[in-house]
Amino acid sequence: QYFGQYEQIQYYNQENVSINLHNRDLWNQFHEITNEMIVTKAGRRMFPIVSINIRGLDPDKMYTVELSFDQLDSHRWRYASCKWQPGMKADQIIHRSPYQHPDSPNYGRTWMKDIVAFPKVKLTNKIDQIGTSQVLLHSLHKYRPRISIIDIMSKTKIYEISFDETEFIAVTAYQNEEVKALKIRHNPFAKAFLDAENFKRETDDE
Amino acid sequence: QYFGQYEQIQYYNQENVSINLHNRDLWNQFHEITNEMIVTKAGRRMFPIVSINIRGLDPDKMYTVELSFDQLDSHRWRYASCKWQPGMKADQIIHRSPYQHPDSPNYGRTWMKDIVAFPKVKLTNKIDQIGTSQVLLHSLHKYRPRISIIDIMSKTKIYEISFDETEFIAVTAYQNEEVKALKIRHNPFAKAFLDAENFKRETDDE
DNA sequence: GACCTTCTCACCTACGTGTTAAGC
DNA sequence: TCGCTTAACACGTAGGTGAGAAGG
Repeated sequence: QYFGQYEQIQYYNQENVSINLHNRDLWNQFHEITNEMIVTKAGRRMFPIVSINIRGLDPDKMYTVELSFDQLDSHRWRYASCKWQPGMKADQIIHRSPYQHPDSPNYGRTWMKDIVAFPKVKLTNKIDQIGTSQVLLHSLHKYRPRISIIDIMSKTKIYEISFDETEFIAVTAYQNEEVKALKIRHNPFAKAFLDAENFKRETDDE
Repeated sequence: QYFGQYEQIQYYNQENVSINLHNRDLWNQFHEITNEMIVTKAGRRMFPIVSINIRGLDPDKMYTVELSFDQLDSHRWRYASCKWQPGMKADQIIHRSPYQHPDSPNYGRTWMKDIVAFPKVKLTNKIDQIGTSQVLLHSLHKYRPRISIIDIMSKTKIYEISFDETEFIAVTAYQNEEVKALKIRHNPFAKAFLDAENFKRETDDE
């Protein structure tokens, strides 16, 4: 059980492994205004997508790459007066098995060949709808995704990392209009709302 | 290089492995009238989908499951007088690396848990468009898919099987109207043509 | 002409978005 | 009322079909 602020984490780094976050600029835009991620009963994808470069693995060894979500503090958060504010005591921390990247397990060679992305992980707030792609989170709590690499022969975690930029608050509906606008502007699946959003920006500018 | 008729094959069966074909009734309907599969430049999916049950693997060992395509004879086939007939000498046999199931490599436990299906393998007739999901075939030649299981530790093939029902002739356009009708009736992606097909059946019945 | 291949198209499946109104 | 959650919806992305015309 972990609480409090932390920087990037690196454990057991016996193999000079390094992980690099992609789309760092985009993640930063969301982070600056406090990112929000929708959670639903059926599960909702994350946007931006967590995607990384991995280096320094043994090409011939096999690894599993996992995504888990650290609850960052002991507060339930509320959006009031156009700001996210820490509120009452948090719900109990959820301990569930992490989301395994669907290509797991696989060779170091394969993981290092291309970008490793997690587009299909789904965030849910209902315990009764957990499939292999669903991750259970509490709404209105703050989380940060953590990427772990496991050596499947020794069954040990050889590397972990977590990026400040990927921090977010789980919500059932967006609270901050700026977050909503950024999602619409960059997520191709939200293109249906792009015209309305652009029109709103223009009239706001006047 | 293999020619001639054969029954189901089982090699190296040290682990009492068995593979069971799904949708056997549907495959048989196509086989009875000689099945055809479309090949295109970009690659076309197979229908029906090759899907199987696997039993008898070591749950904790890791395996790769592959699909390859045996050219069944030395003829180029032609559809004339409403029948497929063996024609002139075949094109040169293609030797390429098999299509690996996208879940490969994985634990015996994982392979045995659910149906293992190959919905995404794509048949192509152009060598310049080969990706990891494409398989190169000669149009108007007869093929039968072969499923292989490889123990990745010993790097040996521990089991192979091939089903008569899954035999087909590669084509760039359907030749037999009955094959076309069966595909439309059972493939959900062809539902757009179902009404026209049903109308044709009714008028043919009169 | 006969046979085979290629390309564009309308029409589907499948599902990822925020919107909105209703529910609690 | 207020704050939060849910479900139906319209509108996208992404891509799998055979039809039919054009090309070789």
